[in-house]
Amino acid sequence: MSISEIAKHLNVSKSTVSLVINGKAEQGRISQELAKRIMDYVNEIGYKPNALAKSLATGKTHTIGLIVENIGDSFFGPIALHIEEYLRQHGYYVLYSSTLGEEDIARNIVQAMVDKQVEGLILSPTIGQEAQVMQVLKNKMPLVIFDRRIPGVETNYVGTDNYTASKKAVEHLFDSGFSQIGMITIDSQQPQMLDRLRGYHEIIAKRKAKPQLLQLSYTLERPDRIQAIKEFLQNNKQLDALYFSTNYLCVSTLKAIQLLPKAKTYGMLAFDDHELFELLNPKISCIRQPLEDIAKAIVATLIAQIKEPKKSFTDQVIPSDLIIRQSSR
Amino acid sequence: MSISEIAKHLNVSKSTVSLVINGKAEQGRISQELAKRIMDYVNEIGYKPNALAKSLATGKTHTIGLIVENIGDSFFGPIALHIEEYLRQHGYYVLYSSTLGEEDIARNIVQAMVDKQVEGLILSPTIGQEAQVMQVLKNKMPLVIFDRRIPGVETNYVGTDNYTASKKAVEHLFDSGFSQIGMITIDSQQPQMLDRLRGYHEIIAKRKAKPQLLQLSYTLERPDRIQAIKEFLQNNKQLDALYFSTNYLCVSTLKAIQLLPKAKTYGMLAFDDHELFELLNPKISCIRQPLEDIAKAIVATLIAQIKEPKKSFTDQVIPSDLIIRQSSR
DNA sequence: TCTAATTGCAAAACCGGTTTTGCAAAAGAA
DNA sequence: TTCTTTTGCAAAACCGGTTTTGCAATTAGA
Repeated sequence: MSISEIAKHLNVSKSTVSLVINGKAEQGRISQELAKRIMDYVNEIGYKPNALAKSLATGKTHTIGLIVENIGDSFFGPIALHIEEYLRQHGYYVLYSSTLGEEDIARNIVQAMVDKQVEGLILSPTIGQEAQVMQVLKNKMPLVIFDRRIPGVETNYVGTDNYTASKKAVEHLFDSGFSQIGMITIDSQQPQMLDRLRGYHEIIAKRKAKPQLLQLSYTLERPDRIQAIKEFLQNNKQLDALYFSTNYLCVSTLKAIQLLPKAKTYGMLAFDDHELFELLNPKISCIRQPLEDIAKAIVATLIAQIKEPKKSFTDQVIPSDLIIRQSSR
Repeated sequence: MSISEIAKHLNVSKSTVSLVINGKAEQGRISQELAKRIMDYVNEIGYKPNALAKSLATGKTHTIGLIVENIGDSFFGPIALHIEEYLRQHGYYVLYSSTLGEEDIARNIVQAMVDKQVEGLILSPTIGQEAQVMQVLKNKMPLVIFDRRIPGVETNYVGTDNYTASKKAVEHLFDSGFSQIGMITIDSQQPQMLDRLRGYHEIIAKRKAKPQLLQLSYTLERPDRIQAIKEFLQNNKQLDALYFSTNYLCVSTLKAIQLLPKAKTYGMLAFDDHELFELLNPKISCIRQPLEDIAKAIVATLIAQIKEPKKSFTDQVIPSDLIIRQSSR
């Protein structure tokens, strides 16, 4: 049922129907009786306007694009939930996609969302999206980047201080009495990963220790990852503590440790919390990013920019907490 | 840049531009040279058509609505990822929302997605959506319900056999030597929950045991839930095994057990797997729904219905595996 | 050489709305 | 009573595309 059909049925013009439906009867000088007659019929047949046509006419889609690396992930999933809730409070819907860290998927998705006239974008970018993001910015599309920056591109950004948090984490392991502290990370060139790595190296150097690093390919399947970690542990028996750049690397390592011929306990600390960390024995400490605060900051920044296209960008670094769970040995 | 502006710039009609851009130069009998001239200019300025206008004209949005209970959840998150991947392979985008199990949110979301002309809906419904879903069906919108059925409404459905799986699970606990088997669940009227409960009662009766049930409100915050479970355990010291209708109830219980004044080990078995179950000591068995298979079936069903509006619905019950992790005591 | 068919594109209609403009009839002012 | 406002709504233009139709110019056919 279209507005034209309604108009025809009631023998009025569609402009009249449109005005009445949108509560602009007054301003369109439509008489009360006619307005009532129209509303009655509209309610009777349960008419709902075609949102596409409406968006085309008004230029408003009430939709925000949300692009994360992996919606099934224990970091992005919950953050997506919070973002969605805050956006809903502002009357926006979410068009989402996962990039799986792949450049071409990411680019296609951004393009598709821009084409679909989203009113803003929330993006956790991959490597190689610089040019596209600059293009998006040039077109004045409201945009917030989160979790990782795009080096050399100035945008709104919300994330945590990976470098500082990483330093605190490694310091804590030293302070807990460990001395042979290895780091397990992925060989990604993403800034947040590089920052975490830099923090590790810095403290290792400060304590005059030797860096012991396992860098795994992001594309490695889980079983291969576990195998690689297992070998790393077996070839580096001197290790007494491990620092992980992500929580899932820690989970994989726990699995790898199970597979070791003889059990061994490590001091462990991971970037990003995980439900299981407090349920293990010994518990596992972590750096916890305040997901709700991050989501709130992202949405607030985006809405602000939509309402009033800004001249300058905001760069918000939300501190993470070091959650200390295990006692020093 | 619109297609009209391009046409004006090149002194041609916009119909010509449209035909060329969409590779219909042949069928529109546009000369090669003109087609090339148009394509060159289009590429030069990097024109991308407005997807809204295109959708309005063609009636195709290439968008599917995905409505889950909670995208941050360890069941819905990963399943959403898989659904998204399969849909991408078919050229569809995803508009998603979480209902948080709330009726009015769910209804608004479905309405919004229908208004936005999604080409199909994938829905994990809440209680009270019957009428709306029937309305959606009457409008011939392709639809797949998953995880839980809507009693009395015939639709496409993909889910697991909650009743049978539940029976197998409780049987397994008995067979492992436990005799005082409690069940912890939420007091939801959702069919999948009722089926799980029914399976428990059936086996308990068959073994001539006494049902021992804790039904928690879905709206309970996590700390309160943990507290309630703790009290339940303290008031029912005879319990030696626990069966959980969802994995997060098991996780909450693990937390509650930590808080008990003196440690106790239970036989435990949960509906839905969780990363941590195989990392604990003792490990926790579970019923594992095959997420990828479920996602694949959902998408296949939906695509089939889009391509060829069916007369009849398919009801697919995908068996779950009982993953036995702990050894019998 | 005259008519018929084909070529090449412009123009128009349409998708389903919103918003501005215009105009006849009624009401008010002089 | 005549001119000016105001009222109440229809008509038209627009959003940015797609697709069908129509028509002049060229080519082919006889």
